[in-house]
Amino acid sequence: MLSAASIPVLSAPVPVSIPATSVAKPPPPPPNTNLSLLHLCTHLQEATQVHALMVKTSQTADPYSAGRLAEFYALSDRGSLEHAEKILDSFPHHPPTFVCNTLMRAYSERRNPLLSINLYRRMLVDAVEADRFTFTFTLKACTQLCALAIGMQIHAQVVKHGLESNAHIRNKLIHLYAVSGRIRDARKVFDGSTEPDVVAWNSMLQGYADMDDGENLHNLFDSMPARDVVSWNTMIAYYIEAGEFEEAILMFRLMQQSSECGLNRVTLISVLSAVTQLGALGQGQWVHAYIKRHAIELDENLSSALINMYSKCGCIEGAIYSFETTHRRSVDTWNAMIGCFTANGCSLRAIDLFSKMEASGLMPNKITFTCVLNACSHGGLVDRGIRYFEKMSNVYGIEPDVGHYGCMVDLFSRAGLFEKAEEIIQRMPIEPDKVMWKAVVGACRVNKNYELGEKAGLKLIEIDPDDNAGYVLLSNIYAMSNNWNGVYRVRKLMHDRGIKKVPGCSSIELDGLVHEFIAGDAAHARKKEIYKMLDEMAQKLKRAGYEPDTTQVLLDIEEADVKESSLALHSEKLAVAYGLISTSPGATIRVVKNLRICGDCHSALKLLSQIYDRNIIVRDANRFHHFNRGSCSCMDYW
DNA sequence: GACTCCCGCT
Repeated sequence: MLSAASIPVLSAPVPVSIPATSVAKPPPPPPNTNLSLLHLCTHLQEATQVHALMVKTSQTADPYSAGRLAEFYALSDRGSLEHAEKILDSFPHHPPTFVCNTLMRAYSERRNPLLSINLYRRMLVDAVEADRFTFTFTLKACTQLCALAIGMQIHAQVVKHGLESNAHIRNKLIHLYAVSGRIRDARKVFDGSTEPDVVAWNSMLQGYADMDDGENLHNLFDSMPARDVVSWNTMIAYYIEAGEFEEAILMFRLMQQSSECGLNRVTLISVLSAVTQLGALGQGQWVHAYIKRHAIELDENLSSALINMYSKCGCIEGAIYSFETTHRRSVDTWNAMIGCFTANGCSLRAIDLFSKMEASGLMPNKITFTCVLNACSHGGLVDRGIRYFEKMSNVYGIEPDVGHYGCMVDLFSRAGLFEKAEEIIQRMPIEPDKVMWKAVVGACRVNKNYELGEKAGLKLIEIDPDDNAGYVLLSNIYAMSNNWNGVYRVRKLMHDRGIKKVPGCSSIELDGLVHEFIAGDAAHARKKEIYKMLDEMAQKLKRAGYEPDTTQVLLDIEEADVKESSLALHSEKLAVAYGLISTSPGATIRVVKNLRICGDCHSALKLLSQIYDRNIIVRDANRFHHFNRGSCSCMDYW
């Protein structure tokens, strides 16, 4: 629709002023009214009117004007790729280079690099002169396609045109070689440049980071004459990718101390990701405070990262606050918040928020339903789960994927409805994955269905023989049914195949430092106090009527011999003991465990939350347990 | 007349 103000302008073109007198030297090009009008257009229809005007005056035959028009159509948010292509087609024999370049750029931006390459081919056929922009755009397309062979041909063309020293082209070549795993070729281009700019350095950094070559990465980073925000972000992302989250945060600290450059949204999102995986709430809150202090607007990405951080730190209030202070909410924002309620055991709130999302008119996606269905299975809401599963395809036209079927299998298995679970597995059109079998084994263990548990455990090992989880779970099933022969067979199988059980590890963050404990750990500087505290805990637990659940020890393949004493030294208990001696009375204790919490620790922590009057929040591999006044938010349903 | 490098996850 045209706005009222713009109608008279368009219907009565402003006269073009033409110099009254002719001069000896060629006159400068007249200011082009139509082209200026183009950029005032707020809608596509307005632009097509200007376009029509230009056709009428044959202006579109002029390469420059056609170029600007193509640029507007192809790249502005008011444009249309189809219209831009029509401009290209209006030059059937020899389209202007600029028009070709602009379209290639647009194709790349819209993630359609194949069209870029095709257009470049057409330029070759039509003998359209390529320039430095042509090569940057085609190289970008090659990079997106990982088309190394074509990229090398273009590299040859670049040399032929004498454009090897062009910074943009050179950087694109480095990037292409780096992401194609040809780091030595990337280095050759890099070393061949007289004065590589920071983008060239960064592209090399990225190459080494992708190759997981920490040594060269560090050498390069240290020898950089100047580092910008991208350089630092690349290093931080490298550590996150490598799972070295503390190093990532350390890098972030160094970045701030160096004051070489400021940080940006990418930095914040990366750091939040590291903090999230560590479960280090204090550092996450620091990032949030930074965002507020610098009045950085929460866009949908940053807010999702923030909500996710609070969620994974078990801090529901923080997540809600972040959600509510986000002005532009996307599906991801809603998903993050619904997922937070789900993971923290607030199934009904998750479902309630989903209803609000529906009411807001936003379309839920696959992930939304994964979160909602998960809420139903964790909350034991079988009927609702079935309803949402049906609604997903019937109302929203979303085909269930393996994850959704997994939620349903989980939903039925947890509720002990194993026939229903098996029915789904048999009838679904996708092969069951290992997540699904893990859910089945877990539920079989809780509901003591040893027969199906064994079958599922064997499936698990068959699907992924390298994953230790299958062996551990199967052995647990055997141990619970007193099938010691089975336990022995699994243990031998693990040994023969060189599979190692991942040791349980719990961490707790205090004053910006993350302390890690493994079972029976004696490495901590304050180990004497910690063990004294453990003794006290054990005594108080006993007085409160707690009985160590030694069946849990039998399940633990590698520690079957030490029984009761080994239970008392489980990593989560150590972390809690350290939390108790290091924080003030009443303070919440937050622990992150890499595996699922053990059943004995679960009962012990319930009592301890009462004995010491503390909120104890444990994030395990699957979900959260908020222990408070003797009970847990999971309602023992996990 | 314009362009290149970094994030996010079930």
